[in-house]
Amino acid sequence: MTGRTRGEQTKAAIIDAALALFTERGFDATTMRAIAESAGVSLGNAYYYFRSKDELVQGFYDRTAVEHGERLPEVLDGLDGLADRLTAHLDLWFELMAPQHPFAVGFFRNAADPASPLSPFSAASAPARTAAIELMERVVEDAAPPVPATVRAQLPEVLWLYHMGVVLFWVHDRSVEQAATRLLVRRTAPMIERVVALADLPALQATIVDLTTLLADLKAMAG
Amino acid sequence: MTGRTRGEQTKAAIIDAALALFTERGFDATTMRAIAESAGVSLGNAYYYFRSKDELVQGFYDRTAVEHGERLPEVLDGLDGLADRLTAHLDLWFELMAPQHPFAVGFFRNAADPASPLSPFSAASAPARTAAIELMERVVEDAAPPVPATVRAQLPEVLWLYHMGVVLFWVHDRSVEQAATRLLVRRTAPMIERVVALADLPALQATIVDLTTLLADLKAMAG
DNA sequence: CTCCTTTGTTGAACGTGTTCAAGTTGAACA
DNA sequence: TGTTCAACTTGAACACGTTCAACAAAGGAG
Repeated sequence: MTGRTRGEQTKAAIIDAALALFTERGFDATTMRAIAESAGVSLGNAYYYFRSKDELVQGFYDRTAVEHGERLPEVLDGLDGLADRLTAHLDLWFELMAPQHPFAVGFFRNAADPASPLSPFSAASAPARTAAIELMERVVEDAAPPVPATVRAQLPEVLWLYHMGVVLFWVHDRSVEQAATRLLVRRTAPMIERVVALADLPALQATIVDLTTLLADLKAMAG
Repeated sequence: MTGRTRGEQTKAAIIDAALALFTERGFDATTMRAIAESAGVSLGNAYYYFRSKDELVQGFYDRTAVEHGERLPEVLDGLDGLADRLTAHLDLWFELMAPQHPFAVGFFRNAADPASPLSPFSAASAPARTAAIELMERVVEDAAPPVPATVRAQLPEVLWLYHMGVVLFWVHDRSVEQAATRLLVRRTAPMIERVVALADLPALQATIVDLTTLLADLKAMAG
C-alpha cells in the first residue's frame, strides 16, 4: 500500500485513516479533521489529495474495484452457467464491500446525485464504469452454453445496470449480513439466465429490438 | 396560504420563501439564512418550524402528492388500456413535479438514504407510500381488458416500484424538459401491459410464482 | 389587575466541509 | 555547488447547517 513517491504515501495514509475511522464511527461522525489528525497530516493536505470528503470514499472504492478485478478469475474458475458466474461475481463484490456496508450509505447518498462526479453515470466515473462493464464481459464471454448472439453485445452493459440496481438494494438492505440482497441475486440470476437463453426465440425478437433501441435512444438523449 | 394563527402564517411564509429561492437558485445554493431573511424571520425561527432544511422540501412533496391524488381521476377518465392509464398517471406526476426538477436532486439525494425519514421505504413515510400504492390501485382497477387475477393483487405495489425506478431516472434526467423520462415511460408502459396480459399463460406460471414469492420473502426480511 | 403557561422569536455560538495565500521540500539542472 | 520549480504542506479563515439559552407575546386562571 506504500507508494513510491512521498505523495503516494501521504495519499495512502489518508485513505487508510479514513477507512479505519469510517468503519469505526460511520461516515457522518467522522470529520475531515479527525481523518487528517489520524493520518498525521494537516487538514488542508487532505484536501490537496481529495477534493471532498466524498472523493475520499471514491478512492477506497477504486481500491476495492481493483481487488475485485484481480480476484474475479479465481471465483469464476470452474463455473459455466451464466447464473452461477453472475452470482459468483456479485458475491465477491458483497464479500469485499461487507465491512463498509455500515457507512456505504454516506457514499451512495452522494453517488445518487447525478451532478456529483461520484455518480456511476457521470463523465468523471467513466473509467470506473468501463472497467466494471469489462468485468461483466468476462462473466459473459466464457459462459456455457454460450449467450445467444442476438443479445451478446448488449448483455454486459445490461448486466452492469442490473449490478447497479442490486447495489441500490444492498445499500438499503438492513437484514443481517445483507442476506436479503444475496437472496435477491440467488433468485434473479437464474431468471436472467433463463430469459437470455430464450433470446433467439422468434416470438421475443420484437421485444428485444424494442429494448435495444430504447436503450440506444436513452443513451443518445442523455448525451 | 395564510393560516389562522400566527404560527401558521409564519410557517407558510417560510415555505413560500423557500420554494421561491429553491426554484430560483437551486437547493444547495439556497441558504437557510437567505430563506429566513426572505421570509422576514430570524434564522432560529425557521428551525422552530422545520427541524432541517430537508424537512422544508418534504412539505412541497406532500402538497404535490395531495394534488396528484385529486387530479388523477380526471386524467384517467376515458382511458381503458393499462399502458395508457399508467402513462397518464406518470405524466401527471411529471407535470406536477416539473417546476421542482431543478432542485429535486437536493431532495432525492437524502431520500436515497434509507436511514432518512424521507426515504420512500422508511417507516416514517409509510403513509405516503400507502397512498401512492393506492393511486396505482386506481390505475389498475378499472383497466380494460381487466388485469388477470394471477397478478392482480401484487400489481399495484409492483407498479409503485416501477414508479420509484422511473423517479430515480427522472432525477438523473438532464434532457430538455425530461423528455428522456417521458420516452422511457411511453416505451416501457406498453411492455408492461403486454407482459401483464400474458400472465395467465401456463408457461409463465413458474416465473410469476418465483417473482411473487421473491417479493414476499424480501419484504419479510426487510421487516 | 397579577401570575403562569404555552407559543413564538431571537441572534450568538458551535462544529462542520471547504478554500486559500503563504510557506516548505526535494530533485533536476546549470 | 547554487538555482529553479513543481510537488507538497500548512493553518487560519469562510460559509454553511444546526443548536441553544434567553427573551417576548398571547391568553387564561386566580
